[in-house]
Amino acid sequence: MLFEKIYLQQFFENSRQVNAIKAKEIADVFEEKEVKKGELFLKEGQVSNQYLILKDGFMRAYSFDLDDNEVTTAFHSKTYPVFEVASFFNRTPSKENIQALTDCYGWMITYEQLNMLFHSIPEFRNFGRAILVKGFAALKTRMLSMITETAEERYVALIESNPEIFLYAPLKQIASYLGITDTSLSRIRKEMMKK
Amino acid sequence: MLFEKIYLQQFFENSRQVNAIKAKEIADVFEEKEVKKGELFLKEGQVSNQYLILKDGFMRAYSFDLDDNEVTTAFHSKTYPVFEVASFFNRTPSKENIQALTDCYGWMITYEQLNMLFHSIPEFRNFGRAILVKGFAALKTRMLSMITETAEERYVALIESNPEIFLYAPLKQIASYLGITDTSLSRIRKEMMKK
DNA sequence: TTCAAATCTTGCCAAATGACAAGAGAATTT
DNA sequence: AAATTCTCTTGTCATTTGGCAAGATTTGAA
Repeated sequence: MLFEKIYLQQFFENSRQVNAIKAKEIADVFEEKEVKKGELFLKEGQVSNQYLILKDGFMRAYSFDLDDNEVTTAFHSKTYPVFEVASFFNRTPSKENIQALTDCYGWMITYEQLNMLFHSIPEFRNFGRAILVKGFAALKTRMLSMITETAEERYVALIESNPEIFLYAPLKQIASYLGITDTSLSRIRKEMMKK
Repeated sequence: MLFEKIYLQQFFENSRQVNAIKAKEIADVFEEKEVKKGELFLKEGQVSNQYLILKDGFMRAYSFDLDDNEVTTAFHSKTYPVFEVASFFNRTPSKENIQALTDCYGWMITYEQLNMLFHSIPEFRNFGRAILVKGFAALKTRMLSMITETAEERYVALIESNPEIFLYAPLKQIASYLGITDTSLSRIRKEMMKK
C-alpha cells in the first residue's frame, strides 16, 4: 500500500459517525488517488464523479466571471472531502474547476460506490450528511463575513483560520477568494505592516 | 383539514424523488403549522427542531453583526423548506432568527419525525439530500455574485429572481441581504430611475 | 546560469460604498 | 384624526476598493 490506509480509517472514526469496524469497511472501498501539482482534479463541464479524501496536498476550486477572470471559490485540504456538491449529487456538469496547488495524495470513491456505501452502511449516511452540513455551515459563515467584515478583517481571519493557504496559493487567487483584487490585497498587507 | 394537504403531497411528488404513494405517506406525518406576521419561527439560541414547508407566507432569517446590526441571511417562501441547517442536523443552538414577514401557513415535522421518515422511506432520504444540495448550490451562487457583481447588479438580479421579496421586506432588510447599507440601496434605486 | 514569465508592489485617479444626520413620507397605534 | 414610530431619501464628506500601468521581485524554464 502506497500510503497508509489506516489514516483514512481514522478519518471516518474521528467523524464520530461510525465505529472502528465500519470505518475499516468503508475505507476498504476507497482507492488511492494522486493528482500532481498543477493538474485539474475536476474540469468545468465534467460531472464531478470522484469523492476524494486528501492525505496530503492542497487544492483550489475556481470558476470564471463574465469578464473571464478567475475567481477562487474554495481551498481544499485534508479536513474536508474534495468534490463539487451540486455536480456530484445532481449528476450535472460542473461550473467549477478543481486544481492541485501542490502534489496531492489521497483516496477516492465514485458516486456509484458512495451510494453503495450509503445503502449498505446506514451510519455512513450520517457521515455523508454531516459533511454536507459542515460545508453548508462554513459557507454561511463565509457569506456573513463577506457582508459584515471589511476586506482587511477577512484577510486577517483567513490568516488565522487557514495559514497554509498562504504557503501554496498566489495572492491573486487568495484575493479573489476574499472578494477583492490582488492590488487591494497588496495594499492591505502594506497597511498592516505599519501596525 | 384547515388547508389542503394535497398541496404538500404534490410538493414531494414534484421533487421527482418519490412516487405518489410515498408522497402521501410522507405528507401524512406532517402537521399544520401557522406563524403569524412578526412572530419568530426560530429564535437565536434555540435548537432548530421544525422542518417547515410553507404553503403561504414569507419569512426571513437574520442574525447580528458585531455592532449589533441585523443582517438578513435568507428569505424563505414556499419553494424551499424552512429550518436552520446546522442547528437542525447538529442539534446545536441556532445563531439565526427566523421571522414571519407575513402570516404564514404550512406543514412541519420535527427532527425526530424526519429521521423516522428517512429511516422508513429510502426515497425520502434522496429528497432530504436534494434539499440540502439545492440550498448549498444556491448559496454558492450567491457567494459568487457577492464577489463578481456590483451591488447594483445584485439588486437587479434579486428583483428578477425574487420579486416577492420587495412586496414584504423593508429596504433595510433587503440591503443587508445584498451586503450593502440601506442608504446605498436607496441611492442605487435613484440612479436606476434615471435610466 | 540566463532569460522569460509570473507575481507582487506602488502611484495616480475614479468609482463604489459607508457614516452620520436631517427631513420627508408611510404605516400603525391610540 | 393626531401622534408616534418606522421607513425611505438625500446631503455632505470620508473610506474602501477598483482600474490601469509601470516597475521591482520572484519563480520557473530553457
